[in-house]
Amino acid sequence: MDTLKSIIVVIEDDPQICRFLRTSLNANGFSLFEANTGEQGLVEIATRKPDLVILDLGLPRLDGFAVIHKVREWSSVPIIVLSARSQELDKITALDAGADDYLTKPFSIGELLARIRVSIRHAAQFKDSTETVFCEGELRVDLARRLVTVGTHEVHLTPIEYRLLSALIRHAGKVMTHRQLLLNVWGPTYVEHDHYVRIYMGQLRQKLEADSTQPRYLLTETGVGYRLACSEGL
Amino acid sequence: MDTLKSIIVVIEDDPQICRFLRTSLNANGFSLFEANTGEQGLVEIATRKPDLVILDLGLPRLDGFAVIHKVREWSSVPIIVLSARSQELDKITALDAGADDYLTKPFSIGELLARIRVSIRHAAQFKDSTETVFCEGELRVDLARRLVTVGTHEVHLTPIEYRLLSALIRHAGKVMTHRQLLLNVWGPTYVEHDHYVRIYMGQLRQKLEADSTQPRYLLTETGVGYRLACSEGL
DNA sequence: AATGCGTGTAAAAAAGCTGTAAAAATTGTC
DNA sequence: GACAATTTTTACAGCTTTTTTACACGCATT
Repeated sequence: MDTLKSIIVVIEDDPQICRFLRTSLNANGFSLFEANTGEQGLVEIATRKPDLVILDLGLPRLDGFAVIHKVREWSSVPIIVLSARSQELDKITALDAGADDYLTKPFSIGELLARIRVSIRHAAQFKDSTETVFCEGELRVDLARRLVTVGTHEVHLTPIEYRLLSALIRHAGKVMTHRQLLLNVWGPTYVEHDHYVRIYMGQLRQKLEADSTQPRYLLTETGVGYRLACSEGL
Repeated sequence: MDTLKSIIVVIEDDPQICRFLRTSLNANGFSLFEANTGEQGLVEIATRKPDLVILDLGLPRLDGFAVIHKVREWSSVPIIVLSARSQELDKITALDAGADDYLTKPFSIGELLARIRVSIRHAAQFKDSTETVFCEGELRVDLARRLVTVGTHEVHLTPIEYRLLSALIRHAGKVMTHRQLLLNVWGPTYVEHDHYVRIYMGQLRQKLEADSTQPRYLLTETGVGYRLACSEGL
């Protein structure tokens, strides 16, 4: 996913600005998904798992501040706010609610692109803060290349399997609750579906463990969640 | 914990803005260190290890862009750029060089503070979680990883066993009454079931103590409750 | 010595959680 | 529009944990 284009969700109701962003950002190698309302925006963020969100503060119905709060309940995706309002209070409120940057219309596309790069740089730093390659026993996961190997054998993972494994690696050694995993992998509307985690954990074990009935990497913490074994830092 | 003040290095040659920042930021609980040139700024950053840097782009001698590049060779401390220049190219150059934000003078102090909070929030996310390991004799509990070891041996605890031990650790050295423990572990509807505490305390002793009939860690305070031994000074 | 109280063990029954398989629905691709 | 891959739904067997139940111990008081 890192070698591919960065994915951006744009939440904006003004069709003119939408068109402007679409052409500018596509020309600069981003994949865009658009939403015209706050609700739709939340759905897009949950399903597309974007690398960045561009949010207009002046939305009908569910307003921009509410969107920021909702997203921050489960995701740390960078959010850049666009607004016609240049009042100090709007800026402060949005930034303190969890937005990462705030641009006042009219803005220049060059500056927007530069600020997008800053935000994505931040997120990347957080991602591979540990390292881009996770190793534990025979298991090796190259997060930059999206490559998983057991011993010398390369293993193919489906998108969800890979996201699940990534989430565990980001918290290697720590227990992740079912809820945390569901939020991270499936999004906030799935927090009830504990079964999914079990099913996919089983599939990961089939693919990664020598003996899936006696796992060495993907450990169950009954009643709590799962943990990826991590010999470092004991 | 955020009990300590955040440290900010300000690199700025205009004495008027210096004074303005000094009063505003001190009033908001930051420790300030000032530098009037780029070289001096680099020294301050290296020695003070600040949580944030505020940098004026229009410096004499070593200019702002050069400072950003130099700092980014070895540090990822957040840098907020101030500038009288509002040209798009300056912004883009500074941001792409590694700055985290860019404000054009004149700026409002409220917005600056909000953007400082954003940057420090980012940096905090990057830092690893706090020291959360309880140690006493052979017993070791890593609260962040939910990992319990006795000597070299890892011990598996059920959810309730772990919650009980956590509650005792949070009050290490002090007596906790049956009532307190029941409230903490089982919730307010279970306050009558004194028995549960005894049963689970017994199970914890079986798992953690060398001789469960003569406990070293999980001590009974007859008629009152239980206490976790704690040799460290309070 | 017997009683009552607080305490510690053990082992059942009940409740809840986990792992697997496989069918049905969905998605993406040509 | 058909095909392959993947995700979601469904069902069930097996296991772990919690709760319930029963009983033994020590110790101070009667």
